[in-house]
Amino acid sequence: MLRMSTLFLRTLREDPADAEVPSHKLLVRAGFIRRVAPGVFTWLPLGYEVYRNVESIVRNEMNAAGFQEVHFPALLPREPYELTNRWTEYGDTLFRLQDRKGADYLLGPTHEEMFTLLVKGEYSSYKDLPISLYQIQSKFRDEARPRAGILRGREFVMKDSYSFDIDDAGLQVSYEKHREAYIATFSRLGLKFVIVSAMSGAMGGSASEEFLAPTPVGEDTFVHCASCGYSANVEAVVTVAPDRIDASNIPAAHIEQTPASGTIEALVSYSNRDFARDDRPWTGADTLKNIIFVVAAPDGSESALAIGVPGDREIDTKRLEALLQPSEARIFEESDFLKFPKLVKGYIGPSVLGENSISGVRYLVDPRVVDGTRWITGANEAARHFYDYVAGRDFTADGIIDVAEVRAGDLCPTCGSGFEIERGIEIGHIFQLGRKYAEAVGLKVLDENGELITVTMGSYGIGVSRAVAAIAEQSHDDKGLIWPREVAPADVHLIAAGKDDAIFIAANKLAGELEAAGVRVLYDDRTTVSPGVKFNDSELIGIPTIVIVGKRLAEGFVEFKDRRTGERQDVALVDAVQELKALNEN
RNA sequence: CGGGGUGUAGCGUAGUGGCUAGCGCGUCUGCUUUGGGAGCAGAAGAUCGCAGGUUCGACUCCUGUCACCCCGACCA
Repeated sequence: MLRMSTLFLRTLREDPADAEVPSHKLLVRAGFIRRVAPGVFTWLPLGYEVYRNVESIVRNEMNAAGFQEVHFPALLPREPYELTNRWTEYGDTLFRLQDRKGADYLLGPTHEEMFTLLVKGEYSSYKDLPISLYQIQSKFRDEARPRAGILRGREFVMKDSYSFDIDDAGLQVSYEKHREAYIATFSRLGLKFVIVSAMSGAMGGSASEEFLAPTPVGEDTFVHCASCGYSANVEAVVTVAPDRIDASNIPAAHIEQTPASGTIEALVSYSNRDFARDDRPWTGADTLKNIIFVVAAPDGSESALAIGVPGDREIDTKRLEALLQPSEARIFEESDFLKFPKLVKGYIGPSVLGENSISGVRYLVDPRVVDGTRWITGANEAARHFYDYVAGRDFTADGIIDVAEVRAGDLCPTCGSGFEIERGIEIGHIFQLGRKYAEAVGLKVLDENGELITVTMGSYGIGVSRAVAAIAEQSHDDKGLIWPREVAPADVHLIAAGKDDAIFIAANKLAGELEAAGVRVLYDDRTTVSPGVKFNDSELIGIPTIVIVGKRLAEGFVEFKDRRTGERQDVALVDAVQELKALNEN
């Protein structure tokens, strides 16, 4: 039993100045967490209670799925991360340190290498597989910008699992098992979530899905189709390419003077005035905008890449980076243009783009640029544009690249209706890693023919500490937190409201009986604060059921209040234990 | 790393060169109070982020520096 009179707790009446999002404000105000350093937090007793509940649900579901728990150190030597090149590739995000001898260490940001090496050290036969191992561990990432309290810290707790299989079919099975376990876990945590297809990101590999908890403060943007249920991270959305168009009736391409056409808007309004089309007005979507990037490969080599998108859309750099991984892209600067005299900034057009063109710059276009589409696009001379420049007839790109910004109303690749755009917190991520890490560390086993085969892996993460914040984010009101029963710091928040000895005697007795009945109780036994303070604290803390022993005690009643709905009802004191026990069993 | 902002008591804040740095919350003492963050009386608590400079005088102006927050680029 937690007693408020002695509990290490100080609730705050005002929001902390450095908090922006509701979960951060409320977790601090309710005395669940305190900041120690940017992105680094201490769990206070109530917060730690919630954290442990979340952790034990996660552990419980992992065990139920047949995965086995191990525990690696957070402090790791450099060498394993050299094998996979991540000592370098992780860059500044890695917390590095040295021991007294000057040997390099790191604080683990994730543990693929360690798990892979562990299995390599113990197992060497196909008969040992499949196996899935997991740990619940603090991870350290020196994020460029930690934010939103515990939602994105530099030290955070993650449950990470890894599956080891001898072939792709096995990996598929392991992946599905984790997927099921994740669904069970997040459901029990009381989180609303969607599963979206995702890019595999820096980890390499193929199939990948994210579990996102929808909330306005989420850092991930995803699309959702209300009619067929398709969901995808914006990075992974597949743009629907229109059908090819018969271009035989389109006039021949011609170059026109287009003064003051530095922006798409100016170009469109100018075009409608002086070069109106026969059927309808020109729009930004009729212009083909060509943006040049410098793509830097991990080995440092650079190359130019031209991307053509409809003029009414920007290039989504997140989508671009995701596609180019592990290379990085930056937009052309003045100094880059000097190296490519054929490229006239602001008037770049397909006629000088492409691997076989005079510029030699690789040219990729948006999927909407199908054969027969008719464009206004740069003529590679200042203040000049091509009109009726038709894809497939007047130019051909080197390929397709799907990196234009995604918008609400864009077409769902599955059913063709318009989809919506929402934000979510990434609470879990599962993906089929494949053999990347197994190859890097040499994890092979003998198959039934006595041949060495490389193991194939899956990798699966749950942000455990983040889940606490995600729950808070999804479940609160203007008065405070509202915890789902299974993660709440207690089942019942018992308040002794009044000053009569009789009230405290009855409340003490009830608290004891509840505890004996296995109901977790937070008992506000403070004699020095007024009932109003206790009520406000109980709403801020967010335990699902509030029981008040107060003015109706004389008639033999206590009051039950549901934190979420605010509903109150009087219950006979003699029935209280039984009823509260029953609440727990639902 | 780019852009913006802020550093004053445990928390939230006021203070445009001039007296002893002010207020609310919280804390402590005493009395009163107990169904919606109580009242009265008193008290403790601040090297005004740090360093340097200008000035008779700096929380206030200048320079530098550090830290933190927010928006972007990157991630459970």
